[in-house]
Amino acid sequence: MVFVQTPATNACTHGFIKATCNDCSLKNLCLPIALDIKDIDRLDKIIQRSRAIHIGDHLYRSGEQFKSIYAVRSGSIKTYLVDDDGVEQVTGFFLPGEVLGFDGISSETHGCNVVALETSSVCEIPFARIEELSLQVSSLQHHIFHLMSQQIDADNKMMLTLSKKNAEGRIATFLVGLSQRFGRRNLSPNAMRLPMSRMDIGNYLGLTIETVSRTFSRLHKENILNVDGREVVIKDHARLNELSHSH
Amino acid sequence: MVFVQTPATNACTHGFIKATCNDCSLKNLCLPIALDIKDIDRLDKIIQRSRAIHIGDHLYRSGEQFKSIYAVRSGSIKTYLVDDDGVEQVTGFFLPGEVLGFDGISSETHGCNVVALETSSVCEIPFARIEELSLQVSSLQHHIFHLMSQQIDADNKMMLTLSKKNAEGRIATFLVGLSQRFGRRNLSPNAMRLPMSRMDIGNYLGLTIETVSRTFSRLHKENILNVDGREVVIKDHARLNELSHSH
DNA sequence: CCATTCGCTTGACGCACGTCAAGCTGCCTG
DNA sequence: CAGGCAGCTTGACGTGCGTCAAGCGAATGG
Repeated sequence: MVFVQTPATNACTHGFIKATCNDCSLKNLCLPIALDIKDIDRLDKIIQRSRAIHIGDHLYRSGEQFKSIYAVRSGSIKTYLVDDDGVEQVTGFFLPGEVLGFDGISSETHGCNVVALETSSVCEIPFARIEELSLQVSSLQHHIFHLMSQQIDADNKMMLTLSKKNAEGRIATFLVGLSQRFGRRNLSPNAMRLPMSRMDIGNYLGLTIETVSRTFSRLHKENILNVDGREVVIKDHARLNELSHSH
Repeated sequence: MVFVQTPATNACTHGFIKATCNDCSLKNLCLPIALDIKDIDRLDKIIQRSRAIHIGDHLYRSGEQFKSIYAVRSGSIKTYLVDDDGVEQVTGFFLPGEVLGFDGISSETHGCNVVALETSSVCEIPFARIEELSLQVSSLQHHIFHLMSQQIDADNKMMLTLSKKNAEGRIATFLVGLSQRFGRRNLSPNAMRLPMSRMDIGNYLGLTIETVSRTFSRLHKENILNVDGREVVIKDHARLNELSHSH
């Protein structure tokens, strides 16, 4: 995305990071291809170097004033919203190279909560500055539209998953999606360490923790996965893909 | 929205409509408050006067090239996506003054299908022109961000509904939301004619048609609603609100 | 005009997943 | 090292909603 500035490998070493977007190993994921070097430099200037955040730390909370969007540089991030009566819904997981925070532009106030699943670092960009720069750099404006549209598409797909698929289909869809995102970062799409707990997965997918656990166990027994706690190896992508359409 | 041009009352009389955004009875819903008259005129110029569309007509289909976004002027519109294996998911209903079509900016190709639930008319705006004009009119750019963010917020709420609520909670949430949207248009928030079938409601909410029907009947028996086919009267808003949080 | 279809309702039944409960492992702390 | 807790797994059981089926009223069409 627009906002990644530094190789993920040295992102957590200290609070403030000097590297530029141009140096960042994630730039192909999060930088608009169309943006030329001159414009990347202008972008660099408005990015606020953010501190590393630790597991359980909130980037922002529902009700706080909307100010910035964030690109994940390293680690992983969870977004969730809380209903009037305290019911929580995990609305997404964000991995390095992905951008979050597009909720709440409309109300000037964040509608969801954002918390680190592990020690992570992010690039923060004040949205007001993005808007200014977007007026001058059309490819940046287009890129923001692009990112928001991607979020909408992803949310719509999630609605289908929640509305139409059974437990097996939801878990399979979730794993296939994660696998693709790992692949995009040039990590193995087969062997993954899940950054989130069973509880988070269940909450996200509208299932109880027990059903998540049982489904993982079943997929393991059927030799589609190897599961050892948060370590997951996909042994049969074809079968998993089939299952992701079940029910 | 940005694109509404004409009073809903005379929107369906013939194919092309002359009125401007300024004349439109819906402009307070869909025009950015901040946009001044001069800019509204510039906006008017890029809006393509769209023909009325009839029940079952598609505005666009999944796979077609992304070109425009649309504001509903009169009638009502349904969006839905179709999975690889033909499973359909209704992803939203759009009423006069609401804007749709933000899917597919990212892939240049529409990801969902859009169909009229009744005779309707829309304002079509070529997105490329919006992007151009947005570079010059910052309030317009902000407004597009605003609209897309609203869509993301709505989708996230929908995920919570699908993931956490039982049949009664989903139906109640759905009705409360519709009621608010009717109210915003200065229609009665109590007496509504639903533009969509039980089938559409069920598909949208992840329920079967039978469960939708049974739930309506139960709410009727409990004197929370009057239901007669698509005519719904909300008799007890407080109870309906409570129920919208159930499970 | 009858026949057909469509949209909806209602009932009987079964199953997938939630609930409740027990236990296991690994980690933290004193 | 013991004790406690958090995260996860597994089993037994119950239930909300899906499935199947029948029927009804209104719209459509030959």
